[in-house]
Amino acid sequence: MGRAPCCDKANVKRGPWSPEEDAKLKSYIEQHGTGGNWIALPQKIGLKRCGKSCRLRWLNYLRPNIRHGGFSEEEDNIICSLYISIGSRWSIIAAQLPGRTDNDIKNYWNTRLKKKLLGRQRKEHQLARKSGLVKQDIIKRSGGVGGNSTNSHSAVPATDDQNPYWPELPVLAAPTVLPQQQQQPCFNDHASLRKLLIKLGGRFSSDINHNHETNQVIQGRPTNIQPTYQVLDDDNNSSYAAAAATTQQMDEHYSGKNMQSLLIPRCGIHALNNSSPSLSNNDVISPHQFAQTHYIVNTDNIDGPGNGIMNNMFQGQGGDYETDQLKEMAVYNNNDNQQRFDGLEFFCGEEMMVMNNRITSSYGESIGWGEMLGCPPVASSSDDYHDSMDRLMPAAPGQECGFANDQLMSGYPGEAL
DNA sequence: AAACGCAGCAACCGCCCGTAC
DNA sequence: GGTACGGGCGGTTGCTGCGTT
Repeated sequence: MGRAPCCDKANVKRGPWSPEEDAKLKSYIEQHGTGGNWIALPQKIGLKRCGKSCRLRWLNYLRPNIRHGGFSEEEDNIICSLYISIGSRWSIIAAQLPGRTDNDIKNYWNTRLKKKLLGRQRKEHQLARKSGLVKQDIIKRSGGVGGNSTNSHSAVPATDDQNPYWPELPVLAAPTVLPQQQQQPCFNDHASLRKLLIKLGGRFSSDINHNHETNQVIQGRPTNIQPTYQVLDDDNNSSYAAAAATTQQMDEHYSGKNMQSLLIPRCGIHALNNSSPSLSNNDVISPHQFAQTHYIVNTDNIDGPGNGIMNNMFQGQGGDYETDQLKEMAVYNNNDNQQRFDGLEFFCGEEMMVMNNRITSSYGESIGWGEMLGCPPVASSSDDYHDSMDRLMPAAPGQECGFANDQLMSGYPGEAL
């Protein structure tokens, strides 16, 4: 049984809105609100429009403080970062950009930003190709780390003849990939674009491929890639650079401390401005604040200071993205533990499948960014959320949950405490 | 000047989810 | 518990304007 249509399509006007219609709708909503029923609204005000159309018009154009066009570089960065983190969740991305609508961002992404990034990737490839040739030569001369012929996961750069734009796409081993990943690389879908974004900066460079060829994978995490966190403890001014720290080390470091801070996995959130936030323990970070927060940066990892994974993010793309703007986040919660994640809950979001072989577990499972960087998967419920965090921060002996102690993790959005 | 192609964007479509009954 | 409904959202379409041939 199909659904009844929301309106009589034969009797509603479609297409562009006239100024008169706009005026009618705007003045009514400003005076009376929507009344909680968009479907009934057009009849009330004598508009021959579908309720959904009215809603869209209001949300995207008529409501106050809407901005159109003129996206700044910072906004670009935020959009890219969030796209990496959560994919095409435009409404959530829009929530981080005051005055922007999801539709606007979506259009902007599809028409401009995507192309901008593709061009950037092309540039990067040209550079990488040059340096790659040099490295290959060096490896050959030194005896190398063994050929890739035995490693079916290896990223084998194609030649420009085969794929002038995307020659670095890794060749995936059939048994380890999901069906959609077995398809030929195609960059007209979000998943592929996210992979591209990851590749643009978050990719594990050929350096890593060569230098860590023998890396072990322990408990589903590649050991060469440690989650790193910047954590503010209850002193509120001492940060712990957790470069290359294991989650266990983190637990040990903070065991017994009255943690006021909330760990947010580094999932590509970008600092918006350079002014330090003057957040106190009483502060609750809102989406708006979030978007304007200067996040503490720690781009170190096991490869050495400044050589972290995230350091690669957006790096080398003509210098448009400054590594010192890359983010490590410590978001304070307030004293009564009423953490608010308005619009932030997605950071426990969707796992990001990474094509690179470095991120394949010993079980043949692909490991997402979430796991690599300590970002738990989608939390569609409180239980999922805690499960996710448990995975991120495994429980220490005697602990019910390694991450979610009372101070830290009591705040699944909307969860009663 | 006309035809064509492309980019940008507003609006629509259809699915999913939450909720009221 | 099942169903209907409205809201929200992501994906897609189609119109318009501009640049190129």
